[in-house]
Amino acid sequence: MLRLGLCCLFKDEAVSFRTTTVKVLATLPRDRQLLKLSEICLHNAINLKLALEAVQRLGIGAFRIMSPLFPRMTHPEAGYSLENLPDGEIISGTLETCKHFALKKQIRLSFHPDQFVVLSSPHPAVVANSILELKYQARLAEAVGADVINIHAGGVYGDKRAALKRFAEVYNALPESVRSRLSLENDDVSYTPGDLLPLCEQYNIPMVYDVHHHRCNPDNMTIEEATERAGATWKAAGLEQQCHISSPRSGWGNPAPRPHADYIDPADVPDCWIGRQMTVDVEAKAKELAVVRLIEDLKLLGQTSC
DNA sequence: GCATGTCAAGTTGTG
DNA sequence: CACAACTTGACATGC
Repeated sequence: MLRLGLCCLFKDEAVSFRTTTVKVLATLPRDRQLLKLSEICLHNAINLKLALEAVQRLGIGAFRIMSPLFPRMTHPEAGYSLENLPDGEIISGTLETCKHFALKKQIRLSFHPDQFVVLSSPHPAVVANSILELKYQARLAEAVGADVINIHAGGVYGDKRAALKRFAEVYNALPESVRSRLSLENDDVSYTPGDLLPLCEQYNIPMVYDVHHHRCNPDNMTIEEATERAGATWKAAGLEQQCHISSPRSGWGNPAPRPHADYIDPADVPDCWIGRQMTVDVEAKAKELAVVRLIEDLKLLGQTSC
């Protein structure tokens, strides 16, 4: 059975996440900074709980938590930890509540750090910052019970093989809290499933198969092959397989159809996914409305009971 | 009130 | 060579 997942935000539900910028924080003395950050983090923790309740009510089976749940936490100057915040204990307690709720309702949680996390970079400072960010997300993942932190392989720098070698070296040195959750996703410009699978198989890294990216950036593998081989990497890691789906905003023709559409065209869901036990994150601009509609569309086709 | 420009970070491809 | 695209907002500022 397919478990469909929502990514980060809602369109109609009364759930919101706040943020702030370094520029604004820098105008405040440290105690005022921490006060402001505390308010935002508490708001976001409470809204994470609201998000999980909404997800559960709508029959959605997974939720991707936005990376800046605690904004600027790893920034060199503005960074902080929950213990430093006036409401730190309430915030931690709220995360604990989220963890229990997600566990009880079987909502699968994941993180997807943004494009600044690049483990294959030739620049040591970039890699160091990326590791710091991953440790932060791993702490969060631990607190809320998320089993996946999904990233891309990064840049190519003119030599894919060398870049993947750098990735592997950094990967091996990651703390267990990160490594036990880290997954690798094929992207739309550089790394195809065929590029990543040998690495994933060798190092036991689960591969998130994004079928939209594969259609934009194909290799000699079929969708069926990629689904199966990616599935085996999850099985080896002892986790439920995770995939991504999205539909292009303006059809499949040229130029490259990268922007996401509001909803998913059910025809874009590969046949071989139907009835498969796995999580599929729905990347669509209409957010929860798109997930709910896809659940209904697949039910109408008699293809799933998610 | 409402419109607008800005926001930590990396990399690639386009114009 | 500069800039938008990536998950897009949300926010502070200025009218």
